[in-house]
Amino acid sequence: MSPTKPTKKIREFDPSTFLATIGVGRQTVAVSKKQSVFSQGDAADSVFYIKEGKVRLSVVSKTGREATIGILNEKDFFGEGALAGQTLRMGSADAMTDCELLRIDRSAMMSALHREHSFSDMFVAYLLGRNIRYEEDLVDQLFNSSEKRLARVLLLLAHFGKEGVPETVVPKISQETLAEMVGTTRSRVSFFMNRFRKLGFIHYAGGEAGGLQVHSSLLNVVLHD
Amino acid sequence: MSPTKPTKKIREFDPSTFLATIGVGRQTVAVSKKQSVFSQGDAADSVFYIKEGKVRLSVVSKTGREATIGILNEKDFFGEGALAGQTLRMGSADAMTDCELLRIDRSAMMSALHREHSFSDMFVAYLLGRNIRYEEDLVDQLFNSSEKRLARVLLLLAHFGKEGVPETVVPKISQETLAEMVGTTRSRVSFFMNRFRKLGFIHYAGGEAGGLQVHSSLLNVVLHD
DNA sequence: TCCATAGTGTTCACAATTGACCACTTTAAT
DNA sequence: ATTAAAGTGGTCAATTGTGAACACTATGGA
Repeated sequence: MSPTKPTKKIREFDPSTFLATIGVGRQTVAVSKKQSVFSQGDAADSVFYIKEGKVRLSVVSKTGREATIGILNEKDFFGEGALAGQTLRMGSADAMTDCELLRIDRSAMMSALHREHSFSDMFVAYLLGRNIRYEEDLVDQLFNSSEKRLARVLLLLAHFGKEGVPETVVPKISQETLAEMVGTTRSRVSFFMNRFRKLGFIHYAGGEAGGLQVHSSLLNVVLHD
Repeated sequence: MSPTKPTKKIREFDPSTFLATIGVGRQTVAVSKKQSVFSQGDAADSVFYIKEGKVRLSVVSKTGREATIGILNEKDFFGEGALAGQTLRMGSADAMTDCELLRIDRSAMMSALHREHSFSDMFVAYLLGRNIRYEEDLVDQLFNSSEKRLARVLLLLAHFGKEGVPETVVPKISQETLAEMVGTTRSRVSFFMNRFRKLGFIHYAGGEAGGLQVHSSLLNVVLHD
């Protein structure tokens, strides 16, 4: 999978302040739900910053299998590969909700990082945070069975701040997507979801807006053996 | 695994230049082969930079299983979690060869990043590169079977610059370590290694210095189905 | 040199995972 | 409101992976 935890405390201040100082080479883009921001193989010449909304990053393998690498939220950057010499997008980015994005040209980003000390500091902090998340995802993938990994992404998707309080998971995530995030098959997800439900760890909320309630403390049991 | 590719072209210039400008709070440390640099759970108050040698990063799970997260070389940084607010080491670092490291206090690193524009630029580039590698490792883990993952780490360990030329793998890496990197069991590694050998993809070089020759172009076949 | 230790090759029973398929239920669009 | 498309729950055979065991081979020290 590899989920990506909701925004953390690492960045205390709003990067928008600094992004505002980027004059040329930046533009606000509105992308509506389910639309694509960029696709694997596209030319990579800019970085994106999420002002609002959720974006899903995925990769398609040579054999056509798809994997969700992460789900990003407000204040996250993506497509940063472009800054590191990548000329093509190595994955796709799709809007999971209506989004307001900031598209920043590579050169504009580079010079902003140069000019603005604090922006650069912030970006370093951001990248460090991302590194840590990737590392965690990797470790999760190496150590845990698919059942545990599923439990983990469900917990990450639910905000799980408050202990013991049932939280609602993001609007309607399909088992297919969950399977891609966990790195397993949909039938397996279906199987585990039902197990979790029977055990009372999760609860299918009425089909309208929400979707799924996660009983954090209960589901946590799955994680810790 | 997740191996870590030999240093790439991303950083064209030597960070040592900048590191030299860090006065206080930095010290050179010599660590001999198989010695520990830090262990999981230690207090994290510094970053390391590898002037010379190879370092293995690993994590131990709650159930005692060990995984190798990466193998780092000259010019790599590690322990950067300390810069992102981590107070404890989330993994262990061990010297695979005799190493010469630079140990930099968190505060010294922070202020150096502040002061030295170009150092900060370089560090951003470094982190971006690392992100990409993690992402690749994750995708690899998500998509490929253990046989392919093994083939991949062997290719990464061999320098595989020149096409078709048999390359020598790092000095004597044990199947146990390979298993940890690939995220499987040693018996499985043994099995695949023999298969690769029978197929002529790898060759056990005389036991002295080297260890293993990898025929890149041949082994590549495994990767591409 | 001789032995303890680390590393290897192999096997085996058992558990987990895949991929494919089918019937059924929502959801979204016309 | 009706249909097409998307999502779910479930089964099942075949594959892949696990963990533990055992004999055997290097290696590096006393």
